[in-house]
Amino acid sequence: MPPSSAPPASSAIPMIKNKKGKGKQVVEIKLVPEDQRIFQGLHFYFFPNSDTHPGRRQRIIKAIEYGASWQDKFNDTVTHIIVDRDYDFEQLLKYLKLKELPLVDTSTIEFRVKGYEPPASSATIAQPIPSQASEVSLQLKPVKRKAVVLSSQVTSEASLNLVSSSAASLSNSPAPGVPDPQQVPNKDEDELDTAIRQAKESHPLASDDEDDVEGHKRRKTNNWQDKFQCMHKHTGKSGDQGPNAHTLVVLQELADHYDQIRDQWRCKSYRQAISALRKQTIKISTKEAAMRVYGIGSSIAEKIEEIVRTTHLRKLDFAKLDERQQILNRFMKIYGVGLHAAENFASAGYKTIDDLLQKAELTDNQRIGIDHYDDFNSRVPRAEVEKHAGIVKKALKGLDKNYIVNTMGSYRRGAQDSGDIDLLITKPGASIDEIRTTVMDRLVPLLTKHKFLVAALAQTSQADGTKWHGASCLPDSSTWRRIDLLLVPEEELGAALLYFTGNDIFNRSMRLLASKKGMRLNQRGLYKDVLRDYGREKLSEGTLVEGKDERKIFEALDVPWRPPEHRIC
DNA sequence: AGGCCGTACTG
DNA sequence: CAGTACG
DNA sequence: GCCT
Repeated sequence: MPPSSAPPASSAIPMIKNKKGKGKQVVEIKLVPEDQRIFQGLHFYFFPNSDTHPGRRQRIIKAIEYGASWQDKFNDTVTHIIVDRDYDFEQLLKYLKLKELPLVDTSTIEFRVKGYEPPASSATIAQPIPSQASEVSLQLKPVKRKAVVLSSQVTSEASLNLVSSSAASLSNSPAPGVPDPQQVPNKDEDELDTAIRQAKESHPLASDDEDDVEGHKRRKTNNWQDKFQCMHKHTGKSGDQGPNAHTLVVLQELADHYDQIRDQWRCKSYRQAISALRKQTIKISTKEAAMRVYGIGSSIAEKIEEIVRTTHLRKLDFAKLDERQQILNRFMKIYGVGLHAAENFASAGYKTIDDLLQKAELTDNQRIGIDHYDDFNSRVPRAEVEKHAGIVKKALKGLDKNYIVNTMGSYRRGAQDSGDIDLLITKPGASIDEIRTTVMDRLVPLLTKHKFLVAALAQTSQADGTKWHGASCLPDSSTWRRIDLLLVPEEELGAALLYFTGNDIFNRSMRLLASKKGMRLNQRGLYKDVLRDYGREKLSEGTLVEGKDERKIFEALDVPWRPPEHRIC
């Protein structure tokens, strides 16, 4: 099932608003050309973190123009903190309610925040600014330092930087009382300007300085790992209103088209490109500009240019008219009918759902899929998801009050409506056998008797089976809904939460990342030391790294924690 | 040129 | 086994 | 389709 189209979740990046003005005017932020976005991928947190002060406001705008994101809350993704001159290090810590900030790079004194004393041991001040420094001063170590290193493939973490900024307001001249920059080529620039200039002079963001300073290893983020979608926050929103909104809509149609056609790789590429384009803060209108975005290649880049020029895509118009395609499309929306079956039906000359019902040989599941074609292809409002979940929960608690039911899928990601109802069932301390027995032998029969569960589409038969797929129907309704139960022992809860929350792209990204690290991620846990065959059939299952705690799986993979609503890729 | 997630149920 | 499905 |  294609991922539910993005529920709105609030972006952590606040809006730059016009001072007063009526309506929702937004200041025009003109991003610098892409190759000059020296802050691309960095997340700034200002202190104070509002744009009410004109000087700070200017700095925030400038930071964004150079590619930074402005975080409205201090969180794990923040890479740099920019502190106003009026505040010192202690005030910052107090406000953030932190004992300390894990500084990563304290070697550059230009921008050191007042009141910060570097540890005595690491007296590495002498270095002005390394020529290749693309980041600014006082780097911080990751916040969650406790992360146990569970895998042998230790990688790096995002570095946090702490930057002092001038509150010199509009004049842009440095205020007194700050350590003199060792070199200030231009008196009219404040610290941020300086940082921008110095970063510009240096090489782009790619510089990989693994310098050891007195035996202290220092790392910056893993560039290769950054390319995984799971490393980035996705709310799935901001496409409806962003500068590329229309292009995104058309590309999404193409992605859907390839999805329906079951051209999984093209579909994947389009979704990848869409995700990348959605994050762009400026309108992409030429092939050249599009090509520079990671995830967009020449083919899609050409299409982007065509979409912008002509407002639509000829290829898509054509595809929409293709009759056979429409038929396949129609058939594949039947539960239990994939490309293969759809092609067979179409080749047999069937054109409508009714044709199938009357003439085709159908499996039991396909028949159910047809009988409830409209039901299964309509969205379930969030409130109704809760009703279905409530019924299951109540019935299960009646059998054993220790059971826990979690509503998963797009519901957990905050969606306002879902394609189906996903319920995770567990009981602390119970074995999977006990849970399976209770659910399969007691809960399902009970709810079936009460006419809540109305069809079984796929139910576990294996000894280690853990799922039940079927349909449910509310007492006062005639609409059948797809409902999935996942049975989980407590030890696997974290991995199951991860899997069952999705979305699918996010899961695949996490799993691919795991495999690149010699590990394996599935709905039961994260495993390491997986031996793979040449054709990478796995020879050993690997040893369990983590299964119980969702957060620890992120940590073990060195992926910053993302709440469910940020897993919409 | 070859990878692109890893698993579980159906028939 | 291939096909379909789940996130 | 895109990326290595």
